[in-house]
Amino acid sequence: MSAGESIEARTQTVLAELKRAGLKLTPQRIAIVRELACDRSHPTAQELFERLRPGHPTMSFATVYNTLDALVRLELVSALRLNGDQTAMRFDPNTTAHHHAVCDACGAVIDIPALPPSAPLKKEVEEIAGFTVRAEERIYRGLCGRCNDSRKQGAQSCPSR
Amino acid sequence: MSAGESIEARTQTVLAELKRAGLKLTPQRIAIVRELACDRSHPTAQELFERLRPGHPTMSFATVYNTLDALVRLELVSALRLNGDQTAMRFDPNTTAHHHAVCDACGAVIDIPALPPSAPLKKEVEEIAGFTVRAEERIYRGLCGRCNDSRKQGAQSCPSR
DNA sequence: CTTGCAGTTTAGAATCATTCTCATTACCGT
DNA sequence: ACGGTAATGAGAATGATTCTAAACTGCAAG
Repeated sequence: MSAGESIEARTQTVLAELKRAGLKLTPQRIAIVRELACDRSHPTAQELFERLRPGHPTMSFATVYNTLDALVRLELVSALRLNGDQTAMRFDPNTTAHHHAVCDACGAVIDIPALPPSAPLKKEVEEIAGFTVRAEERIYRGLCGRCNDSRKQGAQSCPSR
Repeated sequence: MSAGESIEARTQTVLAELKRAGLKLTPQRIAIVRELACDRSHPTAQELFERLRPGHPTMSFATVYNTLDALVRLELVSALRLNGDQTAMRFDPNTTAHHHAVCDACGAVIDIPALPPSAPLKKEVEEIAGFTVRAEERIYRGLCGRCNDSRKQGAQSCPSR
């Protein structure tokens, strides 16, 4: 998704892609796509389900998972699973090449645009056992700006999450 | 674990650390430590349990998980969870700084020694929202040497995994 | 060498995330 | 509007992991 795109514009773009792929535009899918369209919080399926329930009391988990699977397969959404105790898959409407920074304190997940691939690094990996690198995933661990500030100022808890 | 250390030597080192941390050296723990000591295959708890069962018919999953948790907490073993459909935690006796390369074809997980931290990269991340980087995890995706070769030669399946 | 007890183990139940099943429903091309 | 086909919903099934409660056992102190 491009930076300044509105939720509605992005929703329509994604729905058009779904249709182009031969998938039916059901009310459930439309709601899921709209909910995730410009969400930068990397929600889990559970979280999306709970947000959608008020407006769609009969929606089932299966539908949420099915739709997210389709979106991931069509590369309209990306999926990531963090290490540690966060075992649930998270979904991200940002489909541009990027990595993730995870805050040790508040758990916030922040997108980090991928830098142009570093040729020396890639080469070094390839020299090990002849491995051919196709893609690279990175997770940076540390403290987000807010938690950094809170820590300096005293014992405030981090507001996000 | 240093490269040339024998299984028995590494086992004794780890057991000494466990004892030093106030944990009792039970036969189960000793078996688990020895099984994992020089294993470079990144096994899951399930896999370790199945390998240990013949020699310890009454060992339970809880014991395997408890022991692995203790080893991870003491930083004598590291844990990693891959993206994709491999949802189970994997355990790695290599406690030196390293990343992982995962073969798209056969699923093999290979350790890649971490390069000295790249200052420019770190800085670039830190400039985004004031994030302070403490650590970085990387997963390289691609084809391992064996699968690369198999692919060139014809339709052989990859022997490992 | 015994003893005691805190730390461990065990088997199975519980939990969490995810996938599956299959009967019912509804999109959408004609 | 109709019908075929795909999607949905409710709940069961699965897989990984954690919890529970009762029985057991390293090991330090006597």
